[in-house]
Amino acid sequence: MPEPIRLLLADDHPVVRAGLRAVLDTEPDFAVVGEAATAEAAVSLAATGGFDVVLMDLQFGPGMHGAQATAAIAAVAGAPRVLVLTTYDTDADILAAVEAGAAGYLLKDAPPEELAAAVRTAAAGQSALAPAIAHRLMDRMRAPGEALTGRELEVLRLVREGLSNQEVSKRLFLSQATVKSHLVHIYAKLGVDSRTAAVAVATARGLIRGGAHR
Amino acid sequence: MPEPIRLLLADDHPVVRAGLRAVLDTEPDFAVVGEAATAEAAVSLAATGGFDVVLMDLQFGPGMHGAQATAAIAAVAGAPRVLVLTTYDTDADILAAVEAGAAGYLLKDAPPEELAAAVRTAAAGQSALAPAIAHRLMDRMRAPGEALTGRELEVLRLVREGLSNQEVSKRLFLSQATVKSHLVHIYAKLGVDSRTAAVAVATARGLIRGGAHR
DNA sequence: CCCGCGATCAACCTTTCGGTTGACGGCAGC
DNA sequence: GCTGCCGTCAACCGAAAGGTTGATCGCGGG
Repeated sequence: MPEPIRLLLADDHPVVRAGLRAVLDTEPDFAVVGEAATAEAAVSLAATGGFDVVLMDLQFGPGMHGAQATAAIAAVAGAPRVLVLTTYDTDADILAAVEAGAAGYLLKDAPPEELAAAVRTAAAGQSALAPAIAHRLMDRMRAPGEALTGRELEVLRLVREGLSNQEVSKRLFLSQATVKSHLVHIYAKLGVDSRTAAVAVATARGLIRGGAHR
Repeated sequence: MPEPIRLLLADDHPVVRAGLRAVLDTEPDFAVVGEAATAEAAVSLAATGGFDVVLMDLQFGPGMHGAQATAAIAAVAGAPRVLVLTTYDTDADILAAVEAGAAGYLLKDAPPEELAAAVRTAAAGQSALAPAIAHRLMDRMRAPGEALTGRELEVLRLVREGLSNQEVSKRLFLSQATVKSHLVHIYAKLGVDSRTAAVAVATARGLIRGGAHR
């Protein structure tokens, strides 16, 4: 093996970094040559060169998000390929990663072989999506009618904050009738029949941003 | 060191198990002698004996929850000590773990030294709480009026999933009157006046776990 | 040009939810 | 043994939310 694939691990959990190193460093054609505990550190390190593939977590503590870091790294010509490796598979996360220029999207519960295969695929310049993720993207393409309009999302976000119909109407300078009208359409598209259920489904699908991170 | 501390790792992520093994097996007085990818497997393995401390994740995929497994293991006399090791520090998770009989509660972003120290503390028969967790429990003690009871959290979690009062009552084998009663108390404690607002506030404060579950 | 659709609003009705009051058994602490 | 607190339930009422029909306006595409 003349030229091993040089890897940078970006994850805020020391245990996960150790696990990735343990799993990947045993592969003869891989070489873990760097670690970053924050998204900012990952961007800085990646800019120095010397990496072929970055394994990027999405959730870091405070500060930069993994998707932002992915975009920052991928923006540079000749930059390493970024492979997003996260715990969750919400639509919002997947979409953000893909738009940021990620070469792949993997879940942390993936078996080691799948992980290694994805790294090789990314290193070869191709896209590597986990089967479950690919399936999710296909679903989105196939069902455009279920997508919420901009106004509906706006209403739903306020509902998520716990506002009543009247409060939403005031906030958006609408009548309550209009708010109810939007909600009825939202319920139909999401297949639910209450505001709380709509928030739950929309959050689960990643249609609206998740809540508080500390 | 005549008798190393024998560890059982219970986590559904292969990467995390590998990471824990890498971090802990290097300690001279530790010996990782078992792994479990599901909560059920952890309970079975623990019952066979031969372990001093179980490192238990809370979130497994489908099937048994880590807290249930913790309770099952801790119920047996002479059973190993269970150290809960999870990503989240919500009140609901902490409460469930402590009530299940966990010897400690750690976060996965803890540095390896802290992790090792907690394992030794647990093996010695003492309680090991991460500083952030201890602080949270102190808060609960100090302001008992504002803290939600176990039953109230249970109701609130179902409300978060979008269930109506009637659905919650069926799920918990209660009357709707009782569900409403719990909700009224929850509203008073959180300072809100609707189920949606309660979910929003509780999520923001970390009383219930946010985000998607698949 | 007209059709569809998003956005807006009104009137009406039914169901659910929120709020109150009151009650009972159990259990821990004083 | 009494006092709280938790958990359970009932009856009642007003308010909010859900559901339906129907209507207007503006805009972009066939």
